Amino acid sequence: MVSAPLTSVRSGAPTKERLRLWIRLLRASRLIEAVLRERLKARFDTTLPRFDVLSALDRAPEGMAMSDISSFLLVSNGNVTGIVERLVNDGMASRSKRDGDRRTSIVKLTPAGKEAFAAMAEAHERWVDELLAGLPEDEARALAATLKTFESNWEGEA
Amino acid sequence: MVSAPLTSVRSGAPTKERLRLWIRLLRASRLIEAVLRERLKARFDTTLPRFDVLSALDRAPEGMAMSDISSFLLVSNGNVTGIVERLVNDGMASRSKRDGDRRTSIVKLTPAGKEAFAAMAEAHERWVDELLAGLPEDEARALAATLKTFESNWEGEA
DNA sequence: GTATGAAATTTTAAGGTTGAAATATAGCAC
DNA sequence: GTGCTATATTTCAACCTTAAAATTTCATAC
Repeated sequence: MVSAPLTSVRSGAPTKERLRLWIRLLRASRLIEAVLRERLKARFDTTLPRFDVLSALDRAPEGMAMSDISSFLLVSNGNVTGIVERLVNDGMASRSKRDGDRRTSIVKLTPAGKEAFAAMAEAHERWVDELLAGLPEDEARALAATLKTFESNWEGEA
Repeated sequence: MVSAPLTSVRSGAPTKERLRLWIRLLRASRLIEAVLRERLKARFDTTLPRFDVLSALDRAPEGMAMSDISSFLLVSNGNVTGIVERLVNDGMASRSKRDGDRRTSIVKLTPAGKEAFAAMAEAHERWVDELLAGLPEDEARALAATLKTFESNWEGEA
């Protein structure tokens, strides 16, 4: 191993290094998001938030409560209300009350929603694959592992 | 070197690996952004987009055109119009016309804006440092390098 | 069963965001 | 100088987003 630089004896990287990392992480996310948003609009006439909600619902055949959706997607409750409303209007999702608790809405994909999402998901996966094509396998793997560690460290803390 | 896995002879990681990487990148960004947004609101009564614009202006003592700001921050032109307007109303920034081209607005920080930003930037840097504290220095460095490569590969392509 | 408090969701106000249309200025061909 | 095209910005409609207040329903203590 290499000896620690004189400028820092505390744990981890010096401050500037972490700030730089955060800025690059943010810029990379925004670049990718911008491309995905544009293509979802152009080819499927939809938005990234709607895609995200469809994606969450697709993993839950029995449906999800509104609050499950918002916590899974890391967005606010009120936010989900509007997006789901538009998905329901578009015939992509359905809402129903859970037996025994009239507070809870259960949101599910409709057959049309499942079908539409399948097509989007296939394209989305291809686009991401293409956008990240420049990353060598080992770097991709290392990055993913680091980010996973990061996220589990922060579970529930934000 | 390790021999290539049978499932992929093409460059880089297999599809699923990249998709997973993207999802983790996005979730990490959102988690960090949520914390920063909340703290900026609580301690400085401001927002992340305003902080971003102040940050861009702070690097350009001679001021920036609206379009410079939007391309630097990777957001749309119309977006910047509104944010700058609020910053001007708050006394943080000033707008003037450039000699010889009445189309171009030059936006600068006011002394109050400079001062306010200095305090925010100091806190922001501390917060980021704290949020990323779990990352060992070598991983932070490697990650930053990977992301930098990624961004330069995509210059102007989005 | 009544009050009290907790839980799930919606509503509201303010702001952020985009893409496209509109406006205004500049520069150039002629 | 007139007209054409490009550039810089703003405006607009639609949507996304949050935090906080309001609403509805449930659960529990009494």
